[in-house]
Amino acid sequence: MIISYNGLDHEFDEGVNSLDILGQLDPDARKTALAVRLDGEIAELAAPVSRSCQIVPIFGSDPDGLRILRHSASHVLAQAVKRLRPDAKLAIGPAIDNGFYYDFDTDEPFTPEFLAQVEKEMKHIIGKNSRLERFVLPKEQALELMKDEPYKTELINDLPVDEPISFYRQEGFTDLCAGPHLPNLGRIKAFKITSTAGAYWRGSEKNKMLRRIYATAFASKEELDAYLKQQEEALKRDHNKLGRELEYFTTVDIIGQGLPIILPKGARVIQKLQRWVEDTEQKRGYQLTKTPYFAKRELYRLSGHWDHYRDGMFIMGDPDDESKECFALRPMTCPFQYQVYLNRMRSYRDLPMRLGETSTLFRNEDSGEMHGLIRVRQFTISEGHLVLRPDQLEEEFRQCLELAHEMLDTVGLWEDCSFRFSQWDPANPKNKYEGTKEQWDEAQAVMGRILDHIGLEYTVGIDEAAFYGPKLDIQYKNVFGKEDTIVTIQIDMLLAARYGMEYVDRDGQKKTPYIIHRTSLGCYERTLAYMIEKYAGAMPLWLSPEQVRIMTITDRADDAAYALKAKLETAGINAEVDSRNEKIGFKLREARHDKLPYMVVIGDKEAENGTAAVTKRGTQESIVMSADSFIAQLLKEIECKDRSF
RNA sequence: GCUGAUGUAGCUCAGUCGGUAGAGCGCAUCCUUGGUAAGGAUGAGGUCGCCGGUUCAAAUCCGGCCAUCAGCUCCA
Repeated sequence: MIISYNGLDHEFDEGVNSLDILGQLDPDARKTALAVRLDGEIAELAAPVSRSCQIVPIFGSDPDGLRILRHSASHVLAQAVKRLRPDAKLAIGPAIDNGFYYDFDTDEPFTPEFLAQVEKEMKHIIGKNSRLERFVLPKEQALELMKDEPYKTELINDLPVDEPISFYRQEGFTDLCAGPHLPNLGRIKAFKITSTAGAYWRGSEKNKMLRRIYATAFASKEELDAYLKQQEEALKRDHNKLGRELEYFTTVDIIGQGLPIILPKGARVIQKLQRWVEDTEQKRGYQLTKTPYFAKRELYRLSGHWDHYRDGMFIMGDPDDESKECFALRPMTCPFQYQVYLNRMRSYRDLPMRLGETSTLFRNEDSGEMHGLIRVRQFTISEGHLVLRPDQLEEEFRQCLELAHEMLDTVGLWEDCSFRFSQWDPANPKNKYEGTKEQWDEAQAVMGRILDHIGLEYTVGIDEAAFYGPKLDIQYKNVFGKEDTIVTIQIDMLLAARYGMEYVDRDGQKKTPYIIHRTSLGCYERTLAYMIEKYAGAMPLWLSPEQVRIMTITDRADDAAYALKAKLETAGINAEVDSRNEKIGFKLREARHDKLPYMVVIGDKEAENGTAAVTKRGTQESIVMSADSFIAQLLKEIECKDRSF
C-alpha cells in the first residue's frame, strides 16, 4: 500500500502500524505524536493501517490529540485509585473540555491527602511507560472479565449484542473502553488533579451519587503550567468576587439565598442599561407595559405553569385548599402580558404587536443552584412578547435576533456567545411538553428555516425546549466555563389558543396568532455579571458607575474639585472626589486598580485657572484641559457607547 | 435537592493541647500641604454564622440548622 506523508508517497506492507510508519518517515514525530489522521480520520498510533492513505501525525497542540491523551490519563487515574482503594467501583472516565474526570463508587470521600497519594501513584504508573493494548471480547467473556465491576457490567449489557466489546489493557489494569488511546503512557508529560465532586451515575438524580475526580493533562509541562496560570487569571475576573469588591452587590444571610442586594454602583449600571434597553426597544416599535408581580393560581393553571413548574414558583397560600384564594409570584411574564393583547378585539392591522416590559421575576431555584448574580431567585429581565400573523413570523424573529445582536454587541458580549436551537424530545417520558407532534414539527421547522436562512451557526439541544415551543438560546460561559442562557427567543404556537387570543383577518375570519417570547439583553443581573467578568471590572465609560474620579493634590484645590464634580453631574456624568490627605501617587494607584475610565488631578495651578489634568484609562500621559472641553469629550464618548479603552 | 469543602473585625487571614481573641490592609481623628505605586501618631471596631449538647471551662469537641464556594442534577 502507498502511504503519503508530507506530499511524498512511500511503499509499506499492509498491517504495519502508524508508529512504525512514522518511525521510518519522521522519527521525531514518532516520539511525540499522540495519534494520527489517516485521510483526515483520527486513528491510534498502535492501530494497524490496512489501506493506502495520507498520514498526518497530531500532537498536543491539536484538540483531538489532547482529548486522546487525556482519555488515556483517565485510565491512569482509575488504575491509581484502584491500587490505593481496591474496593472502589469504576464508572466512567471521559475527556472533557479542559481535562478529564473519572467517576468512582466508594463510600469514603476523597480527601486532599488521598488525592496527593493518587497523583504520586499516577506519576509512578506513567513513569513505567507501559503500552496500552486494545483487545476485543464477545459479550459473554466481556461480562465475565468485568464481573466485579457493576457499572461496567451495566454498560456492557447496554451495548448491541453482536458487537465485539473493546478493552484497553495497560500493565496491571484493564478497562472497558472504545478508545482511541495513546500507544504508551509515557506520552502523558504533565497532569494535575484539579478538584473532586459528587456526580450522579448516568447523570440522573434518581441514581446513586458517585465520587468524581477532575484532572487535566497535557503533552508538556509548559502547557500545563500555562493552563493553570490562565485559570488563575480567569478566576480573578470572577464577578462573584470582583462584583463584591467593587461594591456592585452583596448578600446577607438574613435575607436569604439567591437574593442579592444590588448596591448603588451596581444599581447605577443596571439603571443605565435599562434606560437604554427601554428606549431602544421603543424606537423599534415596542410598547412598554407594567403588569402585576403575582396572580391567582388560576392564571397559572391556564398557562400550564401550575402543572409544569409549580415547584419552581413561590406560592402564597395553601395550594391544595380550593376554598381559599391562593397566589403565586410570577416566574415569567407571558400570561400577564397576554392580558394586554386581550384588552380588546384585535385586527390583522394591529399586528405585529410588540410588547416589552422590564420585568421582575421570582423563581424558587433549588438551594444548590444559586451563584452570585448569575443564578438568583429574584431577577429582572428585558422581557417581551410579539403577537404575530403567520406571514410576519420569520421577519419578526429575524428582527428579535438582530436586536439581541445589537444589544449584546454594544455591551461587548456578542463575540463570546454561542447558539443553541433548543428542541423538544418527542420521547420524553416526563410529559414535559404540551401540544401535538404536528404543532411541534411545524414550529421547529419554521425556526429551523429561519435559522438556516439567517445562516447562524448553532448546535441542537434535544429536550431543551420550553413546554410550549422551541427556543433559540444564546449561551454564554462564565469564568468557570459554566454555560448559561443570556438571551432566549422562543416561538410559541400553543398559548395564544389557550388564552383565547385572536385577531380578525382581512377575510373577516378570527384567527389564532403566533407568539414570540424573547429577551433583548436578557436578565440584567446576569448580563451585569458577565460584563464584570468580560471587562474584569473595568466597565466601558458609558456604563461605568464612576466615570470620573477627581483627585486633589492640596486641600486648597478641594473647592475646585467639588465645583468640577457638580458641573460633571449636571451634564449627567458620574464623578467622585477623592480629597483624602494621601500622596497623589497612592490615589492614582487606587484609581487605576479600580480601573476607572477617567482620572482627573487638580492642584493649585489647575484650581486657579479652571482646568484639570485628565488621564484616560489605559494611557500614561495626562492632558490639561478646561472643564468644558473635558465634558464635551466625555459626552461624545458616552454617546457612541465606545467599549474600547 | 445531592456530594465535598468553608464560615474568626469592612477585607485577607492567624489562633498550638479546650483556659475566655490577634495581625496586615481598610475606617475615624490629629499631625504632615503634597505632582503619579503606600508619611506619622492615636483610636474605634468581634454574640468567633445561629441554636443546642459535652465540660469547671468551647472559636476550638459533638449534633442540628443557616449561609458561602466548587461540582452534579435542574434551569419556563
